[in-house]
Amino acid sequence: MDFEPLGLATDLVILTVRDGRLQVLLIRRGIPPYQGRWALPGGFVRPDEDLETTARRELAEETGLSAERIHLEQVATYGAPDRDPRGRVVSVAYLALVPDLPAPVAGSDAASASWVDATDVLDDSGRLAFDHHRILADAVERARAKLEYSPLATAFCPAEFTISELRGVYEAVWGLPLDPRNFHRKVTKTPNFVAPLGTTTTRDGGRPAQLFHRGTATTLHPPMTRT
Amino acid sequence: MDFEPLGLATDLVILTVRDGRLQVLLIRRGIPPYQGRWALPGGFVRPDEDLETTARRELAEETGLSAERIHLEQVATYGAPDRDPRGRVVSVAYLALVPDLPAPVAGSDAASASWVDATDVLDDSGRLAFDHHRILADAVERARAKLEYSPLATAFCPAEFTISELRGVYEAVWGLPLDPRNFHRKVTKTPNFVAPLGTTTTRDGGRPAQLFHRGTATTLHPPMTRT
DNA sequence: TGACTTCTCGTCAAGATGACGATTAGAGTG
DNA sequence: CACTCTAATCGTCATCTTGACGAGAAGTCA
Repeated sequence: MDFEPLGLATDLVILTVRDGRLQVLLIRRGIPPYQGRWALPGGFVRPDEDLETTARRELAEETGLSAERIHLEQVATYGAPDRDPRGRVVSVAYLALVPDLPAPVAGSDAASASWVDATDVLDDSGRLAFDHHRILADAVERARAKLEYSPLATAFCPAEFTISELRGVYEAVWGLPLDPRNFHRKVTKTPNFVAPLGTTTTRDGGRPAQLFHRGTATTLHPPMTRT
Repeated sequence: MDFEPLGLATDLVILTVRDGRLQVLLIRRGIPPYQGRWALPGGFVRPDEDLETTARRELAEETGLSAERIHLEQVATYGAPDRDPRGRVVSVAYLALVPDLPAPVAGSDAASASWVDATDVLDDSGRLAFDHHRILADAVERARAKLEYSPLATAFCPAEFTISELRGVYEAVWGLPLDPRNFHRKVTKTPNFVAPLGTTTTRDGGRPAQLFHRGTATTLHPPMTRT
């Protein structure tokens, strides 16, 4: 079987919540095309390598994290014939959600990598190389939608978190404030969304807050409402 | 730039609702590999052809429909190195929803194509070639989920339809009965889900039913519940 | 001690849901 | 034509969920 010349790559939309804002990991491209421009981290799929394996490898390279526990999901595939000036390159986009990292992007081999406010990038459709603006927009929209009906927000949190830290994730991703009391009610009354640890922390100031970890639920019924 | 040898294909999950059941269009493979087995229709992406263009072309070839009005969306991409014995073939799966066709699969060039009950196929994980069982399962799950929060069900209906025909779509896709009165209330009270035409039909028997067409809504708030 | 912050529980009206009764308007039949 | 059958459509009602917001609890900080 002979095939047309074709490149297969994965691009990663790595999101985190820092300082109450949704941020995305971008790299500055060191080589043409789009040299010097910001882009999503990514790379070519190796022969005999599964797509998700490629994505996890890239994720580990960029974040320095052993990427096993990280939430990673496929978003979509982009294959417009002219999307890469080097030739036909089809890219499978993955969305990764990571907690606020203790070490800021250690071990990255990219020319320079940094966290950037996602909304800033989304507001400027010309900032990113290739069709990465579109990919980012699709991935962020996926994340926003999944917060509604899945416990995905916990993927942004460390293993132990408070209800208000979880609320901060929703507020950052959705970009709107939520009522702390109603949020607390919703989260704690949805079966298996979160599980209490019995311990408390005062790291958020104010009255000590209970610590929770992820529950076993996979979907939220009824969903969290984006109002 | 030189690339590893690699094939790029699209596979189509074409769904319809006939006789109150969710059905999928399958072809019987005329050539190896998996000769004689059932498979999803699909084909290789041509040079300089966009992924969705390929999918629409295949859709038109299989159904004989000018595929412009047909709902078509990308589901996921499958790229396990050993998923095709001919070599590395990455496949982008698309989901197409078509109304109950007047002409049954006219103009198909496949060896033989036919509508098969989706639940039957899903119950037998060895029926389909390649990883097509997995692709079908993912696509059907996507369709089931989207019925909850989008007006997608109208894509299974002709331009004009009654509320009970729409309910039939939900019941077929979800595989469970819905209360006709509550469904009627929900559909007609959700703004812009459907718009009345003012005319009626008796094609469903019983009291004449109002005819509706699609509304302008893109999401359902709150979603339709799968109970 | 007192101010301040945040957590957590409560209340209440409005809206949505699920269960189901009842009526309506046609087709089919003797 | 009356009678039956089917399905569409409207209504009722208890229950659940939401959104808005009051109020107390339990820490830290000066």
